[in-house]
Amino acid sequence: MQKSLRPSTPNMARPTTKDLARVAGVSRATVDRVLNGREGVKSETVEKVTAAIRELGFVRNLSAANLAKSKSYRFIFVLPRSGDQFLDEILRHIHEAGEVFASDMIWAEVQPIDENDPHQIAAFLATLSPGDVDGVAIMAPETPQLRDAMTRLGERGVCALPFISNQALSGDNLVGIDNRATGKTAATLMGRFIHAPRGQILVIAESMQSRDSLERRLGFDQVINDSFSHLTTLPSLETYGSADRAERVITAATKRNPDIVGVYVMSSEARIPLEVLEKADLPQQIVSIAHERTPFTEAALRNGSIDALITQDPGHLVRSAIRRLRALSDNLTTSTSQEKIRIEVLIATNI
Amino acid sequence: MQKSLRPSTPNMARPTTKDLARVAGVSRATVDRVLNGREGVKSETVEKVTAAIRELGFVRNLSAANLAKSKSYRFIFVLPRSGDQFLDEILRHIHEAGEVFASDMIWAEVQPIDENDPHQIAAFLATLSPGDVDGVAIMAPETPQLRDAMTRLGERGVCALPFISNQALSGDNLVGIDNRATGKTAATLMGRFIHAPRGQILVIAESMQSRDSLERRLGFDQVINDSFSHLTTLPSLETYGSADRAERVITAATKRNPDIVGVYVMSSEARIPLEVLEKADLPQQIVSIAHERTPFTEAALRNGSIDALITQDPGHLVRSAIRRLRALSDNLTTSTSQEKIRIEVLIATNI
DNA sequence: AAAATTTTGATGCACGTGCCTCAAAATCGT
DNA sequence: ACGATTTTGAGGCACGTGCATCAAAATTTT
Repeated sequence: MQKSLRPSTPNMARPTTKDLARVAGVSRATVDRVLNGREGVKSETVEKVTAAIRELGFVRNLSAANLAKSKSYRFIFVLPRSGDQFLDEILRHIHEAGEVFASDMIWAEVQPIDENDPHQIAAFLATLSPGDVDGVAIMAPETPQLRDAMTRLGERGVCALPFISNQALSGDNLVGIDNRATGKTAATLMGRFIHAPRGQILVIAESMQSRDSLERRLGFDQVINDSFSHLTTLPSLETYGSADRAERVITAATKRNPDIVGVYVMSSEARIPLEVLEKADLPQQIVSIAHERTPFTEAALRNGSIDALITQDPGHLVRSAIRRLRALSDNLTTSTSQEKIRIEVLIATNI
Repeated sequence: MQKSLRPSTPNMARPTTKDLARVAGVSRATVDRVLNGREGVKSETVEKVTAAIRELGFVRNLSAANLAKSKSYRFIFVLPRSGDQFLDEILRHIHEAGEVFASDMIWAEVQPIDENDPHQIAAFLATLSPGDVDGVAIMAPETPQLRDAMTRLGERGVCALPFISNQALSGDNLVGIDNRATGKTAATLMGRFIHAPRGQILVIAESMQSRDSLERRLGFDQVINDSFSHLTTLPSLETYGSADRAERVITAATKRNPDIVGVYVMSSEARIPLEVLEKADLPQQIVSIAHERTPFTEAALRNGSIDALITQDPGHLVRSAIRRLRALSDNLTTSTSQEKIRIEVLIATNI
């Protein structure tokens, strides 16, 4: 006969610093000194306390600690001004998250900056001190100035996190997708979606200055060359966010290359290039892949003018950044880094 | 000249219940009565307090509240015993998350159950009371008994969340992916990856009893029929988790249908069917799509025996469930429901 | 051994909210 | 206007931790 299932031990009280003091045979004051790394404690005593911590499985009660310190987290998202639809979504989610996290004493604000003025960004970061701000998420191209400013921020005790864009230095810290893998995914889908025996692929970016674009392009080319050698990729076209320029370079490219069978729009704002392509009379069978979910790309996916969309979820990005900043702020270096942002592949049938 | 950028107001103190009392012109006791919905307060007074709440933008400090109540959250994951690789991952992440969330006074435990014994599950759920447990995440097939047990749990004040599997009743509450959309995605990829002018697709499931499989199949067929009419789908083969049975039904099906160009393995444990298929001598060009990332499927993706993998991230699932349970537990019905679990598409180039 | 120094203990307040009690005040019914 | 009832106020303790102060004890230096 089977043993009946029961929930295990009823709510066993969690050990407190008081328990630690008792078990370690020291006073609460000493426990406090050890826990908060204050000096003036014999290493022998420190060992007694840490032993007690291990024995009891003590974990500091963050609620109580934050309450005692009347700590509240203040995070700033440093974002470009340019109002593309993807950024609008990010903004919306920051404000939304601000409300949700309010009861956890977390404030999230936005600081718009001119993303192409590294000096301005660095100047802004220089004004921040631990008293004002606990963490910053920065979406801006990586420049020496910015890198320095971020390092100095960290030294002053304000944690900084690269957000969505660029920033190779921070490596694992980036809140955003792996752009190399993103490019590879785009290429694989492109290669497998195209049934033509051979042809050329148009690649359009806002600017190849940004590391994102470079890495996507790198991954994209690698897969196309390795696995789909019947296809060739054309040099990247840069729009610089201008509709006029987009029209010029794209129509020129389509005229020059009659065998285009695929288009890859790498920039997060796909509207301009796609509208231009719409006007150019390309063969219907062309496969097109773009990035980020916006009202425009969603509609394009529905009506078939985009075949696949590779996206990162804006809400997830924002919440993840906030949680990461909080963890950094608390020195919880632990596995919170697990929170990897994943690429989503959207096609007409699963939007 | 541009105005220099500065962080806005320095840390303004958040309003407390004391401030509320002052502004509303009542005592802290009355504020407390209103905030916690205790009765015996004139509606006129309630209005005064809520007005003050709005005016000050008061948000209850959850840390302080939980501390005062010495509240800690205890969540139980009710999971099938069967040790497939996907479940192992889930287990691992639950234990990991348990450590990460410990400082937030959140405990996560696992209760293994026999997923095919609804009576046992219901009996277990019946033993749970709000004193013991704050929330339960349940991964089990939907049955009338289970549905009733969950409803009764909710009435007793323990929140219950369907996890990964089944449970249509709860609708939006499910922590897991949309299986209909999943099937559609699989079909779209299958249809576009297959270059053959026509052919048949083998569909393999563990059991078509489960709602997951049914919904995936539904979505899959819909897209194949609508958009890829040159392909036909074969009736679902059921393995019931048995290698022997899998071998029998699959080899029979492959003999009967010489024109197989694709295989869709719907079950979360893809190893058995794929090993069987390996032995059957099918044409190389066959496109195969499976689910969930496990050591086996990952290797298969790498060596090319799987072309695409549709997955849900186990760590994300677990953390999301915990956060949702906490929100439910706190009656924060707000937009935390935003936390949708997204489908990931894995291909050899982005694992 | 005395003095100087380091290490520890005892104690108390603070954080913001929940929850309790008891009395005072306001409102109601007759 | 009286008692009965409802509504409100005042006050205080608790939760677990951070932080401060001051004295006592232990250890080192002279």
